[in-house]
Amino acid sequence: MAVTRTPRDRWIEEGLLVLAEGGPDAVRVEVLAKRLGVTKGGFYGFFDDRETLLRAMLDVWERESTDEVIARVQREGGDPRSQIQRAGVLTFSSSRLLPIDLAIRAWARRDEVVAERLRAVDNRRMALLRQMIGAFYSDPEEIEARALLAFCMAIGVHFLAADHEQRTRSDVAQRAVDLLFDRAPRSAATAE
Amino acid sequence: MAVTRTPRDRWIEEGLLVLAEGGPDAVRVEVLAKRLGVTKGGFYGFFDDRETLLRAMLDVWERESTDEVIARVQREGGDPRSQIQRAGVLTFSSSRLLPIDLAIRAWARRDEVVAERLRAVDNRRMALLRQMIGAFYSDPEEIEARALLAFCMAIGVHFLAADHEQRTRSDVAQRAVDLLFDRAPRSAATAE
DNA sequence: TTCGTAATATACGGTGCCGTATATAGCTAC
DNA sequence: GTAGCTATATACGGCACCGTATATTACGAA
Repeated sequence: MAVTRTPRDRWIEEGLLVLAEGGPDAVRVEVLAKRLGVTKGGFYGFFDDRETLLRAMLDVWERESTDEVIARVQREGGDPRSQIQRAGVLTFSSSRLLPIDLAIRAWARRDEVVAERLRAVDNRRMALLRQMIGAFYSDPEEIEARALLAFCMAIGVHFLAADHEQRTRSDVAQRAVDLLFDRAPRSAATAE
Repeated sequence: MAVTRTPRDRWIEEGLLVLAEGGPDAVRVEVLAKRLGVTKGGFYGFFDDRETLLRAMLDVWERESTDEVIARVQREGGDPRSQIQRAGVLTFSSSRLLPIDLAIRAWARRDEVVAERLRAVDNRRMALLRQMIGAFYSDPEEIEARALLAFCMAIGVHFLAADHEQRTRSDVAQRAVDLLFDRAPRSAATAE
């Protein structure tokens, strides 16, 4: 039995990279092959066609974005609040997952199947967010509204190109988070 | 002199439509021609190449998103507060401009030139937003933070797929806006 | 009506990508 | 070592799109 030089996972991995860089239309079998330093010869042993790869990429993204984040957070322990906080960091500060996530959001706007899968993932995240915010607020409507604001903020900043005059984006964002959770205007980042 | 059946503007217009539907990679000369019911024969009389069309599309989008919104708002008059509010509505509730805007945001993440043009547009919008929010708050840092939250919210909701259990997205969003501007939890939509 | 010309159609060669068919080469088990 | 298997390379036909070159057509002027 000959050895597998470029296993299925490598194709998926490279596909996710290209997706993040150039969107779904940039994910081309022959492009991936060239990036991997092989020809597309082996590709069709693992995947029926390009569409199959795209679906497999979504599978991996979904698993990494939900189960793996949750598993890792639970493994590392801590109180519920800090666990949920860590889940947010793992999702929205990951230099690996974030660009993929944003690309998939744009993709979902023009592909119903992708939209459906994003909805499943976002619903799980939203549930975590609700839980976290529920630790500070009691009115369910208020919890939902703050969760929406927080989620929109986490996504929106990456699609927003505006400057903030003399301030930096991260300063303004920090202040926005403080507002969002009724904290004092951050002299020291009220550790909680 | 023969008459122009498909003038430059029609190509740009159709290009913007396709951009909104399928992203920049979907904007193909021959595709536009087919949609317009002509061949690409005339296209190269107006544009050097596909890149030139894309730039022209951005020109039109930029003008419509800024100058034309501002001109129209000023023409229709009213107090400054309602003028700025109307600018927001024209921009973020336009079934024409909004999908184009969102497509360009996604595009900007992978094209530096597009990002630069979006930055110019977003900065003008941010200036309006600051002005509006400045009518209610005095601390410049707070104004900036609330403006960022509001802008992120306006964009983010369209890239977010989560549901809200028994509530509707627009109810939650309304409540979020109320929170954002310290209003009472909306019994009747406090006209302002 | 006819002519000139501009707008568009048609035709072309080139490229990049798809998916398939076939050849090659390198493990592995014997 | 060698036979057999399998991952990959190579080769192929097809399609969609690019940009160019050339033919056609229809308007508007004379």
